[in-house]
Amino acid sequence: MSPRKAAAQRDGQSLHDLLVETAEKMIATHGTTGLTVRAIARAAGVADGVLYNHFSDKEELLARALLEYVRTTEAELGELPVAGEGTLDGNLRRHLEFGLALHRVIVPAFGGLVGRPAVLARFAEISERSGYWRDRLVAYLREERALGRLAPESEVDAAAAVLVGFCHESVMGAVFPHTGPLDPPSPESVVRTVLHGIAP
Amino acid sequence: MSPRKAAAQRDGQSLHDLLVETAEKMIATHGTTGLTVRAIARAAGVADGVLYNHFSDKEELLARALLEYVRTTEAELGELPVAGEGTLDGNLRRHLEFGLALHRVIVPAFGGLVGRPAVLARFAEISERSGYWRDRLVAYLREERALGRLAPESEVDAAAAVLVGFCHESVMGAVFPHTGPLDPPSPESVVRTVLHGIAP
Amino acid sequence: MSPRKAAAQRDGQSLHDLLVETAEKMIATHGTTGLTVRAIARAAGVADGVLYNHFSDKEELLARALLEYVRTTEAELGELPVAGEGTLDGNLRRHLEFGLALHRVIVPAFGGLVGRPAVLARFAEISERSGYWRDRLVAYLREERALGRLAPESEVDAAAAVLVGFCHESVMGAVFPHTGPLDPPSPESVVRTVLHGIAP
Amino acid sequence: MSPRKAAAQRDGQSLHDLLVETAEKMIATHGTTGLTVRAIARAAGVADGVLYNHFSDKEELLARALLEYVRTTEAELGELPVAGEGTLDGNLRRHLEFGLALHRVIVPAFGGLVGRPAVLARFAEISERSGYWRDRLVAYLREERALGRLAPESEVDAAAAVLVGFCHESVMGAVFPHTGPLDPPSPESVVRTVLHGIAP
DNA sequence: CATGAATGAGCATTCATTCAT
DNA sequence: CATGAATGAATGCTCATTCAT
Repeated sequence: MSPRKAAAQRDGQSLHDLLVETAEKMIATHGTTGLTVRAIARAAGVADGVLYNHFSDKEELLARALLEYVRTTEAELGELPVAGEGTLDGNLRRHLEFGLALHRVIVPAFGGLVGRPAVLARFAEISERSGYWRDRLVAYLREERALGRLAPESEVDAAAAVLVGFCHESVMGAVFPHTGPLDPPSPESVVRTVLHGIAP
Repeated sequence: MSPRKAAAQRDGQSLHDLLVETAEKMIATHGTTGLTVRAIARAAGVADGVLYNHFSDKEELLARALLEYVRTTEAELGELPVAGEGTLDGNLRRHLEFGLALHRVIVPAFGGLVGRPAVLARFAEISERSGYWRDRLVAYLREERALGRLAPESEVDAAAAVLVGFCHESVMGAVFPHTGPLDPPSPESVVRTVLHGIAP
Repeated sequence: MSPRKAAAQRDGQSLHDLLVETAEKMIATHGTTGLTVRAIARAAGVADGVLYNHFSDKEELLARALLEYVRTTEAELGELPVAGEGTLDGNLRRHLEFGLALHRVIVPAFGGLVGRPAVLARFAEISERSGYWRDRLVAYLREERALGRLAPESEVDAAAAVLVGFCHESVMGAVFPHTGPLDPPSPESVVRTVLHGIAP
Repeated sequence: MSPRKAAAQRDGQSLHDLLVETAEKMIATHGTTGLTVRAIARAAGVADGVLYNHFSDKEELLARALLEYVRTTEAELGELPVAGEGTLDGNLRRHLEFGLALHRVIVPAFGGLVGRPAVLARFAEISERSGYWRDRLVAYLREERALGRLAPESEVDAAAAVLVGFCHESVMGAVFPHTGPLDPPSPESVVRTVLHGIAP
């Protein structure tokens, strides 16, 4: 009854961006599971069909929203330490805090996509892996080792994998409640373990 | 039109078990995502409705299939090392191999349930957490420490969390291809890192 | 696993009668709507299939149960007045009380069968209309008229229809709550109206 | 595979109204018993899912169709007499004819809802009890009594209950064939009975 | 470009009935 | 006779996608 409504732009924002933002918020609060295009359109206050004027399908919108979500999240997470500055211990703790916060939002958001490779593939297409935290952690460790603040024979990839895994794992407890440890270790103890090992 | 057949037993196996096994196999190959009761019934070669003669609903069947899947998988994974025997290094590698293999099957199977707490709740109900690998790893580390083969001040919970996380994380690469490390570390390097740390 | 269980007879009662009685009770408490053969069998503590050894189908069982229900109900309702004895007013009140009580149980029981002629047809087949209250009311009125206790020109069929209708209607309020009168009239006022009319 | 067609308007009629009308007709001919959403959609010549673009669920459609059905029916029933005009006898006959015609359509339509309170509740929500015939009959009788055309002591609620009951009862014969009187009384005789009573 | 009604395959679940044991 | 597992058509409902306006 009223095509071409003046709502084309809302606050100077394209419908494209409005939809991405709306989907982003919905993903943030409820994950991708059970998220319908109708619900997104309704939440954005637009018609069901608009989506298909700006995205090829639901998957593309979701992929864009996910990407934006990760970016927004990372941007809010603050700075990562610089190699050579501060204490090793403090820096690793900072990295760990960063990673934990990051995974806390990412895991629920991406969890619903296991077994639905389509959105993931789209996500991979449009995202560039450059800035991902893991790579920054590895780079950081590598620099510290170059500076002599880590053992020259230390295997930074393994250390990073172990720290990233810990973040992932810590957060899984929220998703699969009964699988987590009864008594989750503190980030401090994890840093100590990674720094000094458990061998006598 | 033909509700008989009374194939109550197929090869001496109850329909209950046939359905669980069928679902188990389907979960093993395609995960729980998009798994429909019709598909299970079809794959089992039985009528749609049988399911409800043996399970209260889809969720219960899925929970049972998942439980059976975990059990079957664990059973095939072989023995875990005994504290005090063999080398620490070898034992940890064995644990890591066990954990990796376990997560390799568990992660895709459970992944589809993120955001769908119903099946997980059912699973938690019927499963006992007793035998889960994490607990056995912690117990193992505790014993080794008691035997003096680990540093008395070593924090076994942190070490375990870090190792479990690594397994989880390693496997996520298969689920979210683009998030993993380009160059995944070897289990050996992980064990070395956890044993000796990266500090100089 | 255990065919031919000794439960064939329970307290000397045939399974036929056990099923009828069970269905009767269930109809009494919840009506025929949503009444399943499984539920009946379960409540009777017998196998699903027994029903078909004693009745051609669900409809026949329901018809028998309904018949038994009406009979049981009527039997519990006490005596109806004899023409010529007592007062006219009291006798009509008694009839009305009888009718109200009868419809109170019959209406919910039969209500669910509207639009399902099958059971009703079965019911009609096996029931004999002889004893139904309406006929006894008509007979009573006819006798009173013959005795001169009613006006010779009074139309007993109309009077009976009006009284039966009132019973029916009174009870419908329980079934369709919002259609009934806000302020239902007393049986006494109904008797007075039918006896003396409303004309000046 | 062919989700278009965009027959938004069929003969200038919205799908909402088309569905209500279709359901209304189906209720008129076969009652609500066994009425499925698929059957309605098929009869309306539309897809299964349309219903849910216009109604929250089956119950709402049914409630609306029922309401429309009652309205249509009442509208076709003509005028009710005005107190003080014409003869009492004629006016009551007119009321009775109105009531009989009304119940003739209403009883089969609503009968299938006994024991299924959901649709009734929805119906009650959207309908206003104001215009229901019973209330108009009571009002009419009250006015006639005020005008002195009925006995000052006459109990109009009882008279109305008895007349409404008769209508209900007359029509039940169509629904439960074997319960009605073999020889149903004429409306005239009912009016005579209510006006003059059966006492000598 | 935006609209939103229409599509229809697909989903989980129910239940009267059968029949080998 | 009794058993109860198996049947499968049917039900109400969802939702990504299309396209005439």
